[in-house]
Amino acid sequence: MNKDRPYSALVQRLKAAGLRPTRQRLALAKLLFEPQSGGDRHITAEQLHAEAVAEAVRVSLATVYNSLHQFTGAGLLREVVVEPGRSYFDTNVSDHHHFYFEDGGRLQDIPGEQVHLEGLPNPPEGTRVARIDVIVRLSDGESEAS
Amino acid sequence: MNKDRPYSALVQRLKAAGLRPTRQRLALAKLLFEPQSGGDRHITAEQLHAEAVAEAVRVSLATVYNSLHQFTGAGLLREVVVEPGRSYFDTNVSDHHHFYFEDGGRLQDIPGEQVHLEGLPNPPEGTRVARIDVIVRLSDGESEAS
DNA sequence: ATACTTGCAAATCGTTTGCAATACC
DNA sequence: GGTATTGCAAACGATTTGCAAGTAT
Repeated sequence: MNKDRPYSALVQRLKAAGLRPTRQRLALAKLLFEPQSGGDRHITAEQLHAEAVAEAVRVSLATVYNSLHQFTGAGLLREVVVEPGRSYFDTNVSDHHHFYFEDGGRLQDIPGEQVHLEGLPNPPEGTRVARIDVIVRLSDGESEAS
Repeated sequence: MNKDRPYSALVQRLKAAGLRPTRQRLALAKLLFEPQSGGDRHITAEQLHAEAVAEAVRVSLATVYNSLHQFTGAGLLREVVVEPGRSYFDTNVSDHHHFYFEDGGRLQDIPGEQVHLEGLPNPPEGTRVARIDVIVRLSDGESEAS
């Protein structure tokens, strides 16, 4: 139907990633990378699917999973594992860390530059550091005054 | 039958945790806390079940799951999430971090004392830090000479 | 035209649960 | 004896897959 919206930037992004800009990938990319709410997103496949459906985008859950993995493989997303049995996808692919609100299961970015890790042993022979994840798990309750 | 093996230490440990020292819990505790290989363990439910079966211990997988969670609730184990859809249980419950070998899915402890984290923002209002997980993900390949 | 994508429904994986039989104190 | 625990098999939720139908280049 109407494919005249200014999807050009997203089209380029997908093409650059080696992915055909199909209707569903474009719609998902729009939800992910150009959210009305601005900023970065931490979302599960089910959540993204629900959003798509809510916006009358016809996409199957299977395609949402496929797309999320393709985007991740292309470096457009970063998968974050904090809970057994549930994967989050983060639109922020830069070096950074996370707060994880255990009650509610929400994630919040911690900019990578401001955090410094010291004293880590060198990676064992024959391996290299692919990535370092720091997850600060938060629970309800006041932090005690020291 | 023969319940005369020196399980006393384990029996005490279970009792102290408020858990009845049943045959299956004792056998699992022995595999977890007194491994022939010494040292701490990072194991999945399936792996532990396989070990038990291999040692002719009759335990159902469901009981292994139950026991692992009970042990975790009692502070005898620590659950580590590094991969979607798979939980590891760590017999080291002290403050420490992990190397994760992406190929092979093995975990290795990094003592907590030697690692220092600086620059973390304060936890948001009304929350407290329950725990901080640092996961150093390793992949095959030489670390580049700088 | 042709290879890549999609959707559906079935399959899979790890994990949990219901409930009768069983083991501990 | 009475309650906690176990085992089995069915139920589960998240994710994946097979394959025919649809779509991008």
